[in-house]
Amino acid sequence: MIAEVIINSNVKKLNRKFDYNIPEDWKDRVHVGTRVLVPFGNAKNLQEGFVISIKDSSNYTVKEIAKIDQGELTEKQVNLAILMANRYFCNISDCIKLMLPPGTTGRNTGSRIKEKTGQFVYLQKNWEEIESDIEEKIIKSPKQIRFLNILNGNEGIHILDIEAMSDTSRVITKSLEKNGYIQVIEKKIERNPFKFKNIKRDKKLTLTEEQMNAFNAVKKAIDEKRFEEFLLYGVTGSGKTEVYLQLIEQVINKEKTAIMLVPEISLTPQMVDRFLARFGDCISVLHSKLSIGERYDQWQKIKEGRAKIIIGARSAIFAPIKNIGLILIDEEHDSSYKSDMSPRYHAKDIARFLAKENNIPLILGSATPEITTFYKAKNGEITLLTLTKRANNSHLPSVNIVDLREELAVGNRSMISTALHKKIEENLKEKKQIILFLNRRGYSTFVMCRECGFTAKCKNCNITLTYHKDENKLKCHYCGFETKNITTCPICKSKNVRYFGGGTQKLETEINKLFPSATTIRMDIDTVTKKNSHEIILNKFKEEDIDILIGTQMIVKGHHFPRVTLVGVIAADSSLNIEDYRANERTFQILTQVAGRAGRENLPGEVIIQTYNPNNFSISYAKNQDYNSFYKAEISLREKLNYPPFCDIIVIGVSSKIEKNVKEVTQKLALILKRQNIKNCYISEPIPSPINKINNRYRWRIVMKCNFNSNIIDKINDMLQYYYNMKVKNTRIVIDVNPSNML
DNA sequence: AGCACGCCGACT
DNA sequence: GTCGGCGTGCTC
Repeated sequence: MIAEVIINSNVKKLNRKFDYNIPEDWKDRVHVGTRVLVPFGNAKNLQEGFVISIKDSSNYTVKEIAKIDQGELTEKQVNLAILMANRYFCNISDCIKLMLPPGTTGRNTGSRIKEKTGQFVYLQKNWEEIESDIEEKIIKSPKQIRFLNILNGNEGIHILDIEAMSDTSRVITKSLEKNGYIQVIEKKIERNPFKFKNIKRDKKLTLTEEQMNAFNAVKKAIDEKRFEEFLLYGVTGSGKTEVYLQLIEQVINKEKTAIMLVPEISLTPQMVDRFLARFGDCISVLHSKLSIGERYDQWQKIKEGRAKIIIGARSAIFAPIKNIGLILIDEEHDSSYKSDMSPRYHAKDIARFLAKENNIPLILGSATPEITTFYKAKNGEITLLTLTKRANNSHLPSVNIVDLREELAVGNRSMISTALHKKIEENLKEKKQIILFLNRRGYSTFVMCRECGFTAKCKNCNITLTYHKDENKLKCHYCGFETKNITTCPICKSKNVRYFGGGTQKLETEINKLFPSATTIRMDIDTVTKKNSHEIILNKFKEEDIDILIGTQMIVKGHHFPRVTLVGVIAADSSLNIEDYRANERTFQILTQVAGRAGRENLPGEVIIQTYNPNNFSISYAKNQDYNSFYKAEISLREKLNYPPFCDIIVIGVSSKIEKNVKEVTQKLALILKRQNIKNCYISEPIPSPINKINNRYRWRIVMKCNFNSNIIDKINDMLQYYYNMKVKNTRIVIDVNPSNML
């Protein structure tokens, strides 16, 4: 018998089957999904692979499977991986990796649980020695010299980064290592553990009529063992979670398993606690902050059927769930369900596929559904379940919009309007808590010379540098480049250097100046890098005597702050001016969610939204949390401009360190696509991306608007084949269908 | 990716 | 001649 094996590699050329003989006595142990080790090419070590089909004979002279390894997949998983590879334009092995606990697949498959490692490069000799070797022509190759020059000053750089920066390949690295100039060290990348607490059990609540109707609709589909997709559209505080909990109970009673996806950021202990309180420890939690060992344990718990409920972020949809009975996606509009790395899958698509395959219902829940989802609900493709009433009868906060143009007109140049200033004062007096939301970190988003107009830009990206006052540095938020702050213009030597576009650091400084007696805490990427600091900050705000929480969007999701009565949105426009068809949708969603943080219990809440565009409908409808009106306005705009849900958007992005190459390659690819005369498909001219250089790579793109179907997939695959045959060095291609970020 | 093969310029 | 650099092509 012959096994068709996919070698575990992300090399495009290896994305195909290789035939291997199955040893006679392993016939019963090798089947579709078996993980095997095989001899491959001239490689010294055995290579890891997966059996994807079995046949009687081969046209090749075959080698034999050397070992059977633990960690097999089911036939269904293999089929899904093959499907995904085609749809998302990646290797089958890239998709298979999602279905195994991370760290158990890869190079040296000797040890069972693997730690995540990376290869980092260091100089082996001191620099003077290397310099003299270059002078004495002991090192001659210009590529090697370039490599060493970059490494000097960048020691500890990742092997792929330095190869990209010096425009060299692995051969150069290897020969420098062999000649003793550099050292490549394998280092661990460690992860933080996640702690469970002892939790008191709670009882289920009585459902309201609306909740009951929703519950019954889904229960019917569960009982009848059929696929049906539901949108549970419920305003903040309408008790969606209680509906989830009771439906999950139904599924568990039938000896089946439920999986609930949540956005990574809201996967906090508080949220998990609620499930622990209802169901005890038959819950498995999967998220990126688990250590490899912990994640492996969770995976094992699921595989052995000990977990009845799986709660996890995007990738949890690939957990080895036995006997699945229900899939829930909470906050279904959240962009974290779309992967921004290859395979660029959307967890919702995978969930739908699994639900259909297993004849079970899929529930999408949100207070601000994705426009595309709501459109399907209106069309009857999805069953709409609505919760209109707030379960605990708490009131919606009162929202006021402040026109910042008027503030400017009366000479108020600070980040805080007169109205917001007054409200902060009042709330401080009454010892109530305040949240100030600003979706921009750092101190100032750009630094400019008033004399000559010079602006500080990243040397690697076409992006202005953000001033970080904490460290007195200018930072690039795209590639991580840092440089010392400037007070003198490097061009005209003027001292008239000014800072524009205030971020959270500046906001904190201003607040401390305006309200010196108030205590503040700031939460953004810069303050939550250490492990668990996210939780620490939020607990501090909840439990300690802190008056004002200042933060970016990470403060928005999944937290209850009972004592917060005032929420201030400093700049509602920041998400509006982005070159993305979802700018309105994102703005409405974030404003509605931020507003939902105010006055959740007995205290009435107030929200102040500051904006330069008070008439923009995504801001004005957010004032009354009027999703229906927002939807109507937005869907007609989408139809007029032909955007999703009326079509799919496919972005073909090409990048290279050499500007000429990107341009030429992108233009050629556009020509290839246009020559295919695809019906009902708009293909844009090849143009530079909105951010046309990141990390020294120039970026061009082609945007296609069409219905993403198997015909288009074939046409794009043809184009990719052409691209691979072009063999333009150092050029990369990314194909993203309905990307969550259009930059 | 990793490895072998083979071309090519530089140098004993 | 021969040695190292480095581009190319193959892996069941």
